[in-house]
Amino acid sequence: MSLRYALLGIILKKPVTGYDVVRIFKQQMIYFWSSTHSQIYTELHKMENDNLIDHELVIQETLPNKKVYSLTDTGKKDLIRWAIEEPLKPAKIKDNFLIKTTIFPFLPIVEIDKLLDEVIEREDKILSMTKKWQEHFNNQEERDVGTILTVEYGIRYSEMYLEWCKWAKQYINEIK
Amino acid sequence: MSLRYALLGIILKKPVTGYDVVRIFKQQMIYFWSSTHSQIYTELHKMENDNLIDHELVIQETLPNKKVYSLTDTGKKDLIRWAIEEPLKPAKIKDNFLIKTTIFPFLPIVEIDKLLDEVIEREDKILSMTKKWQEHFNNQEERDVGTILTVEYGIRYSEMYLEWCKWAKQYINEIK
DNA sequence: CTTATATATGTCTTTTTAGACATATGAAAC
DNA sequence: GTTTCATATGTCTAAAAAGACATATATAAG
Repeated sequence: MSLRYALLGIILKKPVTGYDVVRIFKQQMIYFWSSTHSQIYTELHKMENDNLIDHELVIQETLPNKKVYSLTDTGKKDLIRWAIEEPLKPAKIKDNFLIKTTIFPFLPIVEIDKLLDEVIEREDKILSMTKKWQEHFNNQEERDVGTILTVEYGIRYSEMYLEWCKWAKQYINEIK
Repeated sequence: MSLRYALLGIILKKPVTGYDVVRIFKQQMIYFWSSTHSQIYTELHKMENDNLIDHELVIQETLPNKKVYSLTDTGKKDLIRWAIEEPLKPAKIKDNFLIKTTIFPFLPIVEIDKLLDEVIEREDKILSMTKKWQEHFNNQEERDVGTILTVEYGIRYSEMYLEWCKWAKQYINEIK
């Protein structure tokens, strides 16, 4: 149910197409909410059905037509209500690498190092992409406070993850 | 599908009841995988059906009978195979507080402070519980390396979260 | 005495989610 | 010329998950 409020939050800032919503979501929200384009398109339909958003069809000559979504008054009110009234829930995480970590004592050291190196490489990439995005974002005239906060979160999360990986690697190799 | 390998990892270390699996899961894996007791019981049935685990029924006089699960050879092989061969996937997160963060500019400052304080209180509790568990765990004779690594992860995650919250609070109040 | 917590195990229904399948054009790279 | 990437929007099915409902006893706390 929270996904719809993530999407409302995106559309609130400026009217955008479903395609834009997907793009913005993947760039800015992937650090703290996971979803796919199929779910986002479906959710947009439901939101329109619930009168939280509406769209204006923009006919394009060369490229496919597009729907530009905006919040309705109901949508805006519901978003603010949700943010203030809806109870906070602890984050839900699904991290299959950390499950593997729990059985490290039963794996050959070579495989452990391979897993850790793979994760370090992956997180390094994510971190540098996030930093690039932050830099790009900082060079804009109008900087949205929500984005400043969540991008910083994304960077801190990746940095924590990387530091833990490096600590784990050292720890594993010390105890041999 | 990864849940079953989390559960196999728990049972691998020593034979336990479904009830124990739930308890151990909530204490040790909640930092990186979310699930409920209903899903865990259901998954245990499926795993037994797939011949990854089997159980011995222990009749108790006063308390209800219990099923003590162990890994089969198939289960053990499949767990190790999964850990080494199954591709790593980036963590999936669902954090409804961070969605609220994205629309902070549209909320009254009082509400923002309230939200941040609530999260700080919650994370403080989680962190101190995790630290208590780590301390208790460190006083045991046989310390499992998998647990050492993941508990450390849990602590670092909560610490990162708390530091970000405090930074966010200061940032918000600086820009007024 | 009554309530809460721990032990112990499940089912059922609805919602959410993942991931494959599906289509169509423009532009750029090779 | 052909492949790949970006634009643009969806459907469908199966699996996973959430959360309510369900039962029963022991023990400890108030």
